[in-house]
Amino acid sequence: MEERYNPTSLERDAQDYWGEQRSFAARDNLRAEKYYCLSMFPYPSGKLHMGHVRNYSISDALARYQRMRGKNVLHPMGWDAFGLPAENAAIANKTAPAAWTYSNIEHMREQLKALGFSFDWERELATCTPEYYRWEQWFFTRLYEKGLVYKKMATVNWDPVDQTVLANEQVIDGRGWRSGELVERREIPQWFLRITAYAEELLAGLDELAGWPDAVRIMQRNWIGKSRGVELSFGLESDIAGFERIDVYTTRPDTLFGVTYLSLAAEHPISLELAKSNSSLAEFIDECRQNSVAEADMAQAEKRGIDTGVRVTHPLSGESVPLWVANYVLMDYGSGAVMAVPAHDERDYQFAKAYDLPIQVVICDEEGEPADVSEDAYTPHGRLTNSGTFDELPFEEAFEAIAEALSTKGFGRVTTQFRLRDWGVSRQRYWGTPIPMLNLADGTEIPIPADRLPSLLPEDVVMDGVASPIKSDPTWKQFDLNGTACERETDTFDTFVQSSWYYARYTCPDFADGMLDPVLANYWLPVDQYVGGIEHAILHLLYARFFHKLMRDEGLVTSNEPFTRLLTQGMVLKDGSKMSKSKGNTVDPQSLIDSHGADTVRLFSLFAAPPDQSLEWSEDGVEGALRFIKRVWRLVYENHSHSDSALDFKITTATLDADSKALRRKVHETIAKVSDDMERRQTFNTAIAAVMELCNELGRFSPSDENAQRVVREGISAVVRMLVPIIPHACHHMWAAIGGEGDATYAPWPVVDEAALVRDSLEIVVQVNGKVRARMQVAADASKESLEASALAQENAQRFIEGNTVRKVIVVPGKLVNIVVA
RNA sequence: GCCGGAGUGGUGAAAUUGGUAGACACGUCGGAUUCAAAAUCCGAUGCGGUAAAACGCGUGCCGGUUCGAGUCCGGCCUCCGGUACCA
Repeated sequence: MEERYNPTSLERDAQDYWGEQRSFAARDNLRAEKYYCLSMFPYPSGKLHMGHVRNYSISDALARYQRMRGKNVLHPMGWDAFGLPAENAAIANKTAPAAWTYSNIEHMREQLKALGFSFDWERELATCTPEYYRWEQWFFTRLYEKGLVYKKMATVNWDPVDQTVLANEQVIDGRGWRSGELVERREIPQWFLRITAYAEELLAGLDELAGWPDAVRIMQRNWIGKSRGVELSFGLESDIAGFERIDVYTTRPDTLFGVTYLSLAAEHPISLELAKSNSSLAEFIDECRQNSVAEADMAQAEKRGIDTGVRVTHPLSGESVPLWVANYVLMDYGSGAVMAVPAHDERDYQFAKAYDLPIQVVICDEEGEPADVSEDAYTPHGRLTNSGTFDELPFEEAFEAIAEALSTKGFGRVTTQFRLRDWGVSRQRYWGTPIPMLNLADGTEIPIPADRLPSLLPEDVVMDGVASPIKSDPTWKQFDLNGTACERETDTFDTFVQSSWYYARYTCPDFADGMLDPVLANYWLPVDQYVGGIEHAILHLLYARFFHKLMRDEGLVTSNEPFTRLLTQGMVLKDGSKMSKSKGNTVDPQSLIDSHGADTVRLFSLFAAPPDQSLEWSEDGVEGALRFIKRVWRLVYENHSHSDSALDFKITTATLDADSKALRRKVHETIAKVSDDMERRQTFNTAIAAVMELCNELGRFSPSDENAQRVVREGISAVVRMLVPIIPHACHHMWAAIGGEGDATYAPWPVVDEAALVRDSLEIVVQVNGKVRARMQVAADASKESLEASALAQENAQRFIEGNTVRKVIVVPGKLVNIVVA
């Protein structure tokens, strides 16, 4: 062991050793206890950023911890390689997206290796390779056969200048990011996966995901949005284009008598029909075409509408109410029409106020009076009023009675609805998995036969910034199906399709006979621990859960859920805002590795904040991390001796003096805390703080004899092993220096000696009326009565008791005594 | 807008089940070492108050429950994530 801590050379040595030994190769040994630790794979954008470093420092700490616990660990890495940025870079740099992507992968792989992450590189995969996406294509054709795939019209952002579909991100203030032209909504045919068929199971499954953060489960539950309501119809007073009635859905049938108008979506067939003979309506619908497709924009846009002049009949009261078209009603949601109850719905209230529509109160407040809606809508439940024979009924009874009345008249029924919509997977882009479908001359489509897969994406292309190369190439789409000429689909899959099953492919990345090797997939799956950004709480994690169930129903896996435990890491901030290129506040991990070493970067990113919260970048904090490693290094250097054993210290506990005994208690308390922090709590920041405390005590301690010196050696051995998951390079060398045998990667995690934890006395706080007034040292087994007596006897406690009466005394053993006086 | 999360010293944070607020670290100040500096080591460090104590105040804001609230409940404010074509 060198006296000087020199990260550059020692980290290279350790990495060379791991590479030669294949230290991180997962074994397909079906009898071993497995631990599958997965971090979300990166998009190969070019360079690693701090978010990646944080993500993989966390999963690496967990993977390495479990190896030391004796598990057969799978910790793979790969590339989410399809996506929009490659096309943009290709246009800007005049290179093909494939070439750009592969060269980024090369560079980022080297960066990950330089950080010493214990990935099993023998299982690396990239989603843009035919070996990967061919199985995705095959799976899609299977889903098609099962009726889980269908085609329908759906809205996209259309740039009228570039003649291209834009992602929501490419629309800035309603204009195309390149053309600057106002973007239009346009309806085009697209492929959908029937995720709604699994809505019930995706919802129910959340209850069993005990290893997921509550926040994620709640968000998914709300996203799926199961509700019980009533589907009912209002009669049109005159027949329009064959429509006699308008269907709406409501979760508040109790407010039915408060309906003062109906609103239709601009794209509703009735709206379009009426517009033919109503030029101001036609103009309004045209304006609505410039509304953003994004939900956040729509929900915050000014609510506008127009009276169609047509009237509809209330199904129970028989009253006639006006029919409006409004920009806040979504065609993709429910039936594209809503009943408006301004008195008891916030949005309808604002709309009614803006257009001077009547507001009819039908719910009573807590006092039993008709609710006051002079300022605001009244949305809580309450007894009914102004509702004919339903007056006085509370919510539940009113719900059932009104549903029953509608059902009797044939105007409605109770239904369950989901907010979740089917997953549109078509993208009008080049750099993605070609959708494996064929368009026939008669306008129908069929899947590409399995023996003709993969449908290969050409990689040597030129991007002109307008059309996708496979759309503009006249030959690519031509396909000969047993002598019948037909055309390939030129749309590609949403990149979320690739990221929905990559975790399963890691179990058998080279399997050529199918999507998954059933034996290996079912040995390794489900993933024991998944680690990734909180921004994926809904879409990615829901789609992956959906795909897992699809694969199960295809007979590929046997488990119901893909990820047993989930850790959602927070973002990396600098000066209070997210690190990003556009803000110019990025820190390059590479230059930090070069100047301070990988261990320092890893230590800082685990120590500076708990993993699920945002992490504030600090240059000084990085220096502090380096300083700590140097301190540990020196502590080990000053105490090491190759002749010692790193696991057997031969301490005679009976003859230890008080200080050595206290130090040994500290060692074992720390092992207990760090083990709990690593495994149950997953709070690496507090684990590291505890090791720092122990190091401070070990450094201060001067052993009085050889027996006491052994306690120090025991402590140092524990420190080195507890730090292996955090700073593996330094520990690789320190482990050898203290006489550790073999690869520190597989050194046994230290074990707590329960006997060392025993205390004979402890400090108890004495409070008077909840304020700390004294502290006392008491025997660990002191009775409640004796604690109370000694507390009352404390001089400073007496000062606050004097002149008052003791009302009661609360004794919390091991913690405090609270004397309540008045 | 809606759904979810966060807010604690000068800074990052800790307090695990309602029980000592501020562990650990950074920074700052003082000291040791040094010709000097860097590095390293030792000490102090929530704010007010005191010679030192005592003591008072203090976990975004307002209110509540409790012997006791950073933690639980109600109402706000600010920031962050998601909002279905960024990944």
